[in-house]
Order: sequence, then C-alpha cells, then structure tokens
Amino acid sequence: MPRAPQRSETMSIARLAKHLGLSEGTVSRALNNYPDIADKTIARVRKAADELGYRPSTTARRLARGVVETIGFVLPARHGHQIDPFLAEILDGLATELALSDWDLLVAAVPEGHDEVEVMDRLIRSGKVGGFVIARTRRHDPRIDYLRKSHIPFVVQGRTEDCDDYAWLDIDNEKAFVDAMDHLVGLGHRKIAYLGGDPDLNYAWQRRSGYLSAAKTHGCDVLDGYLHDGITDEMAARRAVAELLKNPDRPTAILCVTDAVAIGAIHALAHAGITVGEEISVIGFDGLPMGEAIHPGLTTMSQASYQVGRAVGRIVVAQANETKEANAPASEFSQILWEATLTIRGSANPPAPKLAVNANPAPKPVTNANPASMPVINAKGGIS
Amino acid sequence: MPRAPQRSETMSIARLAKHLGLSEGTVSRALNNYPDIADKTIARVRKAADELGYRPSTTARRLARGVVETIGFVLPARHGHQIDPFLAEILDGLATELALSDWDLLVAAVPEGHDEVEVMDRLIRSGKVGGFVIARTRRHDPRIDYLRKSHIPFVVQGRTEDCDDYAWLDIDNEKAFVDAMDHLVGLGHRKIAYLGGDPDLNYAWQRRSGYLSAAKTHGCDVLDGYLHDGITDEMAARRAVAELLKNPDRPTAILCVTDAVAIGAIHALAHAGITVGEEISVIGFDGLPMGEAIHPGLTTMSQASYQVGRAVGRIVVAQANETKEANAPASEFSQILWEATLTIRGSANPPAPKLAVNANPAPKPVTNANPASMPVINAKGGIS
DNA sequence: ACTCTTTCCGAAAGCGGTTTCGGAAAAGAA
DNA sequence: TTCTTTTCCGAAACCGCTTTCGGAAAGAGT
Repeated sequence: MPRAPQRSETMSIARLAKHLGLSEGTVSRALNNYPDIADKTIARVRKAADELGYRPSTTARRLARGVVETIGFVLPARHGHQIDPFLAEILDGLATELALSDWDLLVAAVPEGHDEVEVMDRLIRSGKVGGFVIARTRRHDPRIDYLRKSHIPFVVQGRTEDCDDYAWLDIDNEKAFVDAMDHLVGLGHRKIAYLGGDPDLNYAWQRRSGYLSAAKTHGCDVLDGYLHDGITDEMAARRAVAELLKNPDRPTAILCVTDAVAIGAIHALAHAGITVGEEISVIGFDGLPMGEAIHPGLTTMSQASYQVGRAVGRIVVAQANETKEANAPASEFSQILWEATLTIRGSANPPAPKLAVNANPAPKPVTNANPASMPVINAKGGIS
Repeated sequence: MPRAPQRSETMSIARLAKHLGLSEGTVSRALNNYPDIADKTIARVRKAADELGYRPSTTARRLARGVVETIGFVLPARHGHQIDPFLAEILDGLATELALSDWDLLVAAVPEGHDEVEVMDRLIRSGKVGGFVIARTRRHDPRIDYLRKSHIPFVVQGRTEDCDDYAWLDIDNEKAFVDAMDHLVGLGHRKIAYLGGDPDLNYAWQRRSGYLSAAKTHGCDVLDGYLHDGITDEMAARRAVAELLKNPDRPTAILCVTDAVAIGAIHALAHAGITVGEEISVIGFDGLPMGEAIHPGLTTMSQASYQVGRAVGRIVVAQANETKEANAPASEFSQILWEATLTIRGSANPPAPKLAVNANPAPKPVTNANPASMPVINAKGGIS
C-alpha cells in the first residue's frame, strides 16, 4: 500500500477533529459557520482551533472549493531603468486593500525572452491566480485582448482605446493636461512646447491629446518643433530641450508628460543657464516627492497613486465575488475616472517680460501649495 | 452521493489521460520525467500536453507534494510616507530571480491594527508560503525571532545584532560610512556632523557606528550638537540643520544616513542661503536617481538594490531546496556583505577657506561620476 | 521452448480540506 | 406516550495531482 510522503507535523483538521472527538466534516462546517451546527459546538471548535493555532491549509481549501483568492500583478519588464515609483505605490495600495479582503497578491516578473501575456497565461493555466490587475496600458494592449478571452476577472489601471467591455480606473489624463494648459495660459503663456512620452502608452497619448486640444482652444499655435514624442529618459529630455532652445521662436513654457521628463528638462535648462520658473516655465505630471526636492519646486499634476492601487484592489475583489455568485462573467464593469490636481510650486510662473530690463517683476511666484486634497469623480461604478 | 461543485472546464490530468488512453499516474510520471516511463511515451504525453495547453494545477500539486514554492514578502507598514524606493527595487529583483526558478512571490501588506509577525504567522500557518524574505531589519528584530522558531527557510536583507544563525545579505554600512568619512577628511574636512536615522533600524545604527569610529580614527572631534539621531523625514532634517547652523563651531560637512535626509538637509541649507558644495558639503547614502536631479548633484554611497533583490532571491530558493533535500533545517547559512560605492557629485568638496575673501577658489568641484560600477564582496556563501 | 530479468504501465492510496446526504437523537405536538 | 419535526452530526465522495507497489508484457539467456 502506498505511503504518503512524510510531512512535517502541522496541525490539520484531522488532528483537530480527533482532539475534539468530532468528525472532520463537522469541524469544517463549524469553522465555516454552517447553520446546521449547534452554536455551542461552533464555539467549542473555534476555541480549540484558536488554542491549537489551527489554520486551514489554503492549498487544500482551494482544491476543494475550486477557487483561488489570489490576484496577479505582472511587473512590466524593466527597461533598465529603475522601477516606476507610480507602480510601486499602486502595488502598495493594492496589497493593503487585498489584505483587508483576505486575498493574496502574487507579483510576477517577466523573465528575459518571454512576454507578459505568456506569464499571465501560465499563471492562469496553472491556477495560481483568480484575477488580475494590470497597469501601464498601451493604446492597444495585447494583455487586455488576452484577458478578455480568459473569463477571469481583471481590472485595469488605465485604459485602452476600446475600453467599454472591461473594468478600469484611470486618471483623466486628457483633462489634466488641458488643466495644465489652462494654468499656463492663465499665467500669460502662449508659446508652449510639449515633451511627450511613448505615444503607444495610452496615458502618454491622452496627455498629448490634452495638450493639443487645449492649444487649439486657446489659439496657441503648436509651432514647428514644439511637439516632441518619445521622450522616455533624461537624455532624450536634454536633447529635446536643446532643440527647443535653438528654436527661433523659443517657447516660454514646456509641458512635460511626466515628472521624470520635467526634471530632465529642468536639468537641461539649468545647464544652459536658463532660470526655470522665470525665463521658462515647466510643468510635469505625477506629483513625485522628487518634485519637491528640486529647485525650483516642480509645478505638476498630482495623482494619488496609492489610492488608485487601493481602489483597483477593491474593484477586482468585488468583481471576482460577483462572478462567483452569478457563476458567470460580469456584464457590468465599474469604469472610474479620477482627476489629477494641480500642485503649484515654483517652476511655472508668468512669462518673463519681453524687455530684458527687469523693471516690473512678475507677481511673486507661489512656492508651495497643498498637494494633499484629491477630488474624485465617480463615473459609473459604485466605488468611491 | 455528494456532487463536487461545478467547475469550469479546465484541462485536467484526467482529461489528458483519457485523451491519451493512459492512466493518470502514467501521465503524471511522464510529465515529471520518471525513469520508468518509455521515452516515446514521454514524448507522446508531452506533445499532447502542449497541444492541449495543459498545465498541472499548482494547487493540487502542492497538496500532493506537500511543498509550497512561494516566498513571502511583507511590506513594512507605510508610515504615511511613500514606499521606500530601495524596497521597490529589491522587490523587483526578487521577483525576477524567483521567476527564473519558477517560484512565486507573495506580497502582503500589514492591515491596520496588526503587526508583521502576525501576518507572517498567518501566511505560514495557512500554508501560503514556503519561505520568507525580510528587509529593513531592526537592531533586534522580532520577525527574526519568530522565523528562527518557525523552521521555514528565510533570508534577511540586512542583519540584526546577533546574526550568525541565519542567512543574510547586507550592505557594509559601517564601512560605507567610514569610506564616506575618509572621503570628507581627504577633502580637508575636520568638522563633520552627522544626521542619523532611527537608531533602532540596524542600518542606521551601523552607519552611525561607521561615522563615529572614523571620526575617532581621524581625530575629528564629534563636537557638541554634531550628532543627530532620529532624522526620518524632511522636517526633522530641516530642524537639525537649523541647529547645526547655530552651532558656534559650525561644521563644514554633513554626513547623512540616507539620500532622503541629505536632500532635506540640502534644502534647508539652500533656504538658509548657504551654498551646498562650497560653504558646506553634504553626503548621503542610497544612490537614488533623485540625487542626480538636484543641484548640486548629491555625493552619495550607492547600493545596487535591484541586485540585492536578485541575490536574496537566489539565496532563499537555494536554501529552501537544501532544506527539502536534507529534510532538515539548514545548518550553514550564506552570509554576504556587499560594499557600497562612492558616487561623487557636486555636493561634497573641499571646505571653503577660512577667510571670507574668495581669493583662491577651491579646486574645481567634480560634477558627476560614473555610478554604475559595483564591486562585490562575497563573504562566505557561494553566491556571487 | 522455458525460465529469469527488465521495461513499462495501471491501480490505488493519499494530500487536507469541503459539501452533500442521510439518519440518530432531541424536541415538539397530539 | 407516540408520532413528527427539528436539530445536529457522521459518512463518504470528491478536488487534481503524486507516488508507491505490483504485475503483465517483452526481451534475454540457455
């Protein structure tokens, strides 16, 4: 007769049952609050379980119940850079939210030579996860194509171009950049350049659109050489700034797709001997703490990434539960849009007067504003 | 007769076996390369498994094998601040390394009102993890006390005071701060102050020790008011700097326990109208990208956090495998010390000459150095 | 042709839980 | 007291995979 592999003497339901003089089934039902177990029995079982430090093996439970209360998160392959702080925050929020619902968070990296969809597929097929959260969406994202077919609950931080048949939570990037433009125009700027990111990434595309549409609204021409795409690192930012400075119609303000790019730009400007916040204004996006550390402080559109993570966690668990109850894929999806808020620091101010004589200085630049407040728009879903 | 809960029609070994006209046992052994299965059968099974997209359920496999190839990582409760970038990097490295060994990474947060040990205990008792990685060690760390008793493989990023009976990988913080002091002294500084962190955290303590011992070696008196502990945020850094500036024996250099503190200090100095890198030098520790973004660039001791994460991942998997083979807790532990490297930027230079007249300026400050190189010391373990 | 090995696969017992079903004991009704 | 209901618990069948064991078929030796 086959013998099971020797296993460390951990507390099992069998031992607990024997200890109590009950059957395993009864113990299990007691611990799961079945109505057909006497209250005092439940109490007795609970007590013993507590005392003996018993926790049901999630492995066995999963096998028996056929559900996996784990959501997966695949880290984007690092482009050599360090991990995106925005992602780290999301992860943190996600983890805390899942902890509250007693779900687990499985974080996976993409090994060299594989792609994200492959990794996700393995995770699903091997039954390691029961849901997904994905971030950093591309305008058209293969991961979402895959997940749509997989019948597994998932929530997207960000959107794709066609985004009506899945759950997402996004920052209103377009509006944020319209707001940023409004701010600059309000300060008196007309010649505003844009340093954009990889236009395949949806957020970059949306921000770009915001810039362009606001420029149109305000009648600010996007002059030749004002629009740069594909600025993904400091070096690219420097090169772009160099070009802008050579432009016969030098812009008075630069709007940047991210804080990282903005900081690169500020750097480049400083090297060129240009006083940021006076001769040229700069605005970023993210609200990274770094923006506070530099001089002048970076005026930026802040997003509450940790809260984004938490919300996304709540949504994915909710969706998984619905799916389970209805025993069918969800048909309604919560789709939520949050606004970014303008954090005003020193890097954006009214344009310098044309005349070199600094006779009447511009209104005193604001130095710091409260970055904490975070108005929230709940588009559809019931989740705040 | 009881009926199992309806389950989505996923490919199981039973279906695969039926499809092949083989028994489940045979299929299982074929897929696991048992020697008693004919080669051509193995090939046949493999092929069918591939074609049908079969992946064994890790849940069932875990239950049968009694091993959990998942390591847990508990995020330190956020003190309201954003997540430590150093940790994010470690996590990234850890995830990639685990992916290579086909292990999983379970990231858990600590819900309000609970502590880390509690969370770890639940993870172990419920069989969710088969190993742990912990970071941000305190001088005396309850997590390690707990893990020592738990007979579960674990690796520590950092150390505690008594650290000879478990595996760890640490940066040589003490030496790093001795090096930093050497550098400052080499530049001509004698009056060097120190802004330290929470001395309960082991790294902070070690760095503090490095500072003190180097000060002694070089005969730099640690004057009254030069040593500040518990500087954990920007505000504290500002206050400490304010005090230092009031000191009748104003220091010519400030050594800071982290880059974050250093940046706070630089800020405070700038506000006080003091030129960092000329009137006062500042050195940090971490090598955060932020240090490059500010002006002047932050001279700092860099650590390769991503690589730390990878190494720690390799170690924990290795240890888990040994434990499994030997069927006993490990008796030898890899204990590895890495060195931080000095990254020279503009914030630390020779002290300004005593006379206020800036007749003969100090040697031209270095602006930037290559932060990439990372010498590594392998203390004991076989892992590079 | 007849043992003696080898080679290769099927049978079956777990792993540690959950859930359905049936039935004994206790409680309520007549 | 006896017949119904309820209340409460035990028995047993899974969940999907692994692993031991035994034995049939095939190959080897003489």
